[in-house]
Amino acid sequence: MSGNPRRESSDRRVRRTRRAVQQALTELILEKGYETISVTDLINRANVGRSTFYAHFTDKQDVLFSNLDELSDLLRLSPAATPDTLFAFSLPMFEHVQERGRLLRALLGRRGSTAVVARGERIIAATVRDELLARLPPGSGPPASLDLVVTCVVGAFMALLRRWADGEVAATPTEMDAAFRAVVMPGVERELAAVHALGDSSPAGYGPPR
Amino acid sequence: MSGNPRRESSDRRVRRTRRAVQQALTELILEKGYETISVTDLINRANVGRSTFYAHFTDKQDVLFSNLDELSDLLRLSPAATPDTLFAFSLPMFEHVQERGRLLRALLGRRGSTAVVARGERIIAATVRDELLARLPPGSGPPASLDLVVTCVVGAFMALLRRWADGEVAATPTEMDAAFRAVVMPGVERELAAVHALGDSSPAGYGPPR
DNA sequence: TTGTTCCGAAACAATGTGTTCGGTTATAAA
DNA sequence: TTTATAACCGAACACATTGTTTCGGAACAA
Repeated sequence: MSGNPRRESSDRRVRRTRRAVQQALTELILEKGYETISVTDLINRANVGRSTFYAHFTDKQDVLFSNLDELSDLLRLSPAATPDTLFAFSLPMFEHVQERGRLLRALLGRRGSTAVVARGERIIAATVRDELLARLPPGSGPPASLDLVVTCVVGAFMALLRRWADGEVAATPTEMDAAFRAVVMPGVERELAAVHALGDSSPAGYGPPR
Repeated sequence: MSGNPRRESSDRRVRRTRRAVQQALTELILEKGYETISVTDLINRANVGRSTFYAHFTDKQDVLFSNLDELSDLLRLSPAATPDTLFAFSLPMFEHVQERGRLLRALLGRRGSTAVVARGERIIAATVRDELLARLPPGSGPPASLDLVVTCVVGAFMALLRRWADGEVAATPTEMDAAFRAVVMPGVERELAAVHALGDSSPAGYGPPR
C-alpha cells in the first residue's frame, strides 16, 4: 500500500528517495525503453532498497504516472481558450514534445509505454470533443456520430505524433501540424456544416462523397 | 529452434499438437485477453508438455502469428483492384472483423495484442500508400507529404477499428465506413487536387485553412 | 515389423515480483 | 541538544514465469 501521496512530503528522505527513483526511470527509459525495465533495474540505478521502493510505489507504472502528472496539466492547454480555430492543441503539442526532448519522445514512440499513449489519447479526446461540441447548435444534443469523428481525429493525430516521436519522419512541428490539419480539417468542417444545415441532431446524412 | 515449418507436417501427432496449442490460445484470448496469458497457461489448456511446446513454437507470439498468417492474406484485399474509389478496403475490413467475430475483436481491442495491431497497421499503410500513389501525376516522384497523409489516414482508421472492436461504439460496418470516409476523404481529395494543380512534386503548399 | 520421430513428465537454472522483518540512521519537533 | 519517530537498508522469503535438458515410452510412416 502506498500509491501517490498527492503532495510533496515534508521529510527530506522521502523526497530524496522518490526523486531518485523517478530519475532512474527516465534514465532507463532513454537507455533501454520502458517495457524492458524491471523494478530491480530501477532500485539498482536509484540506489534504493527494495522494501523502500515498494513503500513508495506500487509498480513500475506507478513511478511513470507520478512523473507524468505535471505533464497532464501541460497537455490540458487551451480547451476552449481560443474559440476561433479548431484543434488549437495540435501545434503547441508538437512543439512541446520537441522541447521536452528525448524523454517524451521515448515514451511516445514504439519502445514507449502503451499506458502513456492511452492516457494522452484520453486527454486529447476530451479536448477535441469539447471543441466540437462548442461548434454545434446549442439546442440539440450531441449527434450520434460525434464520438466517431472524435476517434478519427484523435487517431490521426496520435499516429502522427507517434511516428514523429519515433524519428521516422523528419519535419518541423509546424509541418506536422499543417499535415494534420490538411487531412482532418476539411472533413470535420464539412461534418459541422452538415449538422448545422440539418438543424436537428439527426446525423445520418453522411454518405460517401461519390 | 523450431519456428514455423511453413507447411503442415505429415505426422499426425505434430498436427494434433500444433492445433491444440493454437486453439488453446484463442480460447484463452477470449477469456483473459492476450497479454496476460503465460506459456504455462497455454500448455495446461492444450494438455501439452512444456518441452513439446518449445519444440514447436518459440514464443507466445509465435503461436499467435501462426494463427494469423491466413488473416494477413485476407487483409490484403483489393490493393488497386478498384481504381475508381479510394480506400476500398475500409468497408470490407469492418465487415470482415464483424464476421470473424470474437477472436479478431479480442485481438484488436484494448486487451488485444500490440503486435497484431502493428501488423495490421503496416499492411493497411502499404495499401493506402499504393492507392494514393496511383492517383498522383505519374511523372513526379512521391511528394514529401505522402507518408504523413498515409499516417493520418491509417491512424484514423485503426482508431475507429479498435474502438469498435472494444464494443464502445454500437454501429454497423456501413456506419463505421461512412464515418471514416466522411472525416478523411475531403482532406485527402483536397491534397490530391493541390498536388495536381502544382504540377510539380513541390508539396509545401499546405497552410492552415485559417 | 522396424527405425524414426514425437511426446509427456520432471527437474533445472535464471530471472522477476512483492512481502516481511530486524537493525540502523536521518529527520523534525520539542 | 535531545529524543521519539519515521524512513531506510538489506537480506531472506515464497512464488511465478521462462526456456532448456534429459528420459523412457508411445505413435507414426514406410
